[in-house]
Amino acid sequence: MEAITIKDIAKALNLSTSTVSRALRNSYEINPETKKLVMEYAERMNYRPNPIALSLKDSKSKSIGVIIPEIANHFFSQLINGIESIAYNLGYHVVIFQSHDSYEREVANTNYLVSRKVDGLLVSLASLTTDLFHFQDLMERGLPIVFLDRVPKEIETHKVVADNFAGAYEATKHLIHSGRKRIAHLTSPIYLSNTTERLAGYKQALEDHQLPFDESYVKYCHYGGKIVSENEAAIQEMLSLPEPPDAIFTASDKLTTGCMAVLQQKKIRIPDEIAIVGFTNIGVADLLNPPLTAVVQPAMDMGQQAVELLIRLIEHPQKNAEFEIRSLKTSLIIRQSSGHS
Amino acid sequence: MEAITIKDIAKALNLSTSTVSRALRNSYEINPETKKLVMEYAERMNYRPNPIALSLKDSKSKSIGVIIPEIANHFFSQLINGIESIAYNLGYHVVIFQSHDSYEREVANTNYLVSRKVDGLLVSLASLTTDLFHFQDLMERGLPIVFLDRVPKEIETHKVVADNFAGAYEATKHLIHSGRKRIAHLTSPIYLSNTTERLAGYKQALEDHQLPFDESYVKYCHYGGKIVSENEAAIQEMLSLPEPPDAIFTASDKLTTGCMAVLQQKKIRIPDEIAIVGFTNIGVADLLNPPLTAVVQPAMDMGQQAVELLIRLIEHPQKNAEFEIRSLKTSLIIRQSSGHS
DNA sequence: CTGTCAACTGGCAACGTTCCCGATAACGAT
DNA sequence: ATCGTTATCGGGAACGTTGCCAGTTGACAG
Repeated sequence: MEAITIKDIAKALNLSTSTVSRALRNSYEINPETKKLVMEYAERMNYRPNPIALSLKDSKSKSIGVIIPEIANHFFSQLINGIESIAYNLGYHVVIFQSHDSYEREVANTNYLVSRKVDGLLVSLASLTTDLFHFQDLMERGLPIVFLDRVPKEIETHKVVADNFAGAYEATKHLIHSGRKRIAHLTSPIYLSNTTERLAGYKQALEDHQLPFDESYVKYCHYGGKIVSENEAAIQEMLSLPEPPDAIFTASDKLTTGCMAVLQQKKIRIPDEIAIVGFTNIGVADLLNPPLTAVVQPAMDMGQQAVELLIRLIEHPQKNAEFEIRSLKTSLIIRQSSGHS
Repeated sequence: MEAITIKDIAKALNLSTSTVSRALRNSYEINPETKKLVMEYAERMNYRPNPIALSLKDSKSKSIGVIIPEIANHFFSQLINGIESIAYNLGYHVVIFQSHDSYEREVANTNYLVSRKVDGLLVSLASLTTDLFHFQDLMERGLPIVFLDRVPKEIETHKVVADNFAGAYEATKHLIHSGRKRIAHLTSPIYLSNTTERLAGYKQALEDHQLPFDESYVKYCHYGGKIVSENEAAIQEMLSLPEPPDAIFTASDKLTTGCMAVLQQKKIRIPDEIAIVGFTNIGVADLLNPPLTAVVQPAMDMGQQAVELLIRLIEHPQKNAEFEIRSLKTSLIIRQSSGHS
């Protein structure tokens, strides 16, 4: 653990730490011979600058913090892969934290990352977060933040999202074209940006095809499908309606698989009795029973674009705030669960 | 970004930094009134100690590094959840890195984490790692490391693994009892501990049931199923055998789904023509077509036990090395893909 | 009235690095 | 010979924190 420092080099070579420091950074005001001497010695001793000392000095860390709801989720893990690939190339390290959709943990993670002097933050909001002060405060204090996927309306900064409206519109339209008349929508808490956008796309598609919008066909799951009983209850309510739905458009990974599980358990045939289209990135959609029709988000791409924006923000602090909102196209992959014929 | 420091408090209260420091740490040698004064002021100004300064001073960081092959994998993401839950409670932070099964990235991640002064390392080896010097060196220099899941034989430290032998044995036995005679094994690179243990369990089960072991029924996929063509090729080879297998025991998440995809594409019926048992933790095994019989690892538990061992190692440095190897029971969940009748 | 001992508190160094400011020498120019 | 310039290097402070060593009181025993 006795890492070699600049001081050790200075002592060994009978130089001052300043000289060594400058030699290593290839400063013009150092004798080429001295430079070579220092560099070779450093190389030989496998010298590595201590990032902690640098962070302390410059309040910078060449690392960015990522706060997402959870890792065990296809969409988010693909997001991370996108983030890492770019950040790595640009010399930044990525520190990942899960909020587990809890407001408290989101705040705690944020504080920790800030105290660790990350140079910027990439955030996808916890589903239970309504108070945004912890982010607003940070932004005012000058910390670059970029939101992705689950973004707040109230905060002005770069944002990267999927085109939720179009995705939902297309999914709903597809169900309508497949002959479904009573299309339900199983979704996340209403205060997530995703939720409202997808809901809007769903509504618009109904309207454009002269189908009535029925509020009782829309169910919001606070825990996004993670609590099985909540899922079950929501679906049960739908099924108990005088006119139960003949299709369900589900709004996330967990909600989709949760929904399929419940239907399967109730021996309801997909798509014969109820068709399903999911807004999901699960990798095994092909292998499901039946294969799942899904709106797929360009997760990797979203991650990449978000880091690019963030790093740009870090390295060229915005003077006159001109923020971008990038909306990336989703794609509908049609398989059998939607009962296309 | 102008965080308040101990110095600011000292200045504001006309005290020295030492006094403030001790007051905050509730030292006995500080006047209770001074203490209260300092503490209240600190509270009011929302003082947070700078962890970077502390790390620089003590070469400690109250954080542990995790290096795993990849996040987008059910088994590993559950592992992380286990790790986080415990570490968080014990006051440690978790920094996650993916090796993407590349030796170079594993080394790079290791170096970074070490330079960031993590207090210990939790590692699941990259599938392409054969040289272990980077870990051995660190251990000799006193850094606590605990391996889990994919562990090296050559290094003596705590290790947490699933009981791969028993799991594989049970899976194979189950296939045999279901009437299968020609059971193939699709697995990872041979130099992973997992691979050899599972292979051994598979062999033993065959032997105990008077079935011949045929080397051509065993296929090693270097990239663990991530390269589809490799997968396809391996399976194609099996199918082209004079006596193609009537069952396949697959050794990992990706291998299992990859295998199912190939069979499906080739219109080979599961389990009628070929039965499948996977060694996997995918959450949607129930929803697959057909529902997948699987050996499930107690991933969460493995993660938890591994951190516990690591933190114990960090806080009570071992004098006379007494290392544990914990082997956790797997469970076979029988569904339809194995064609049990 | 002096010495001793608590009870507090301050000063300073250290962790590893960079940067500002000087210092020194050589050397040509005046 | 004096001066300015250039090239090369060292000293010290600073980032935030802790811990060691001193120092300053005041009280109290002798």
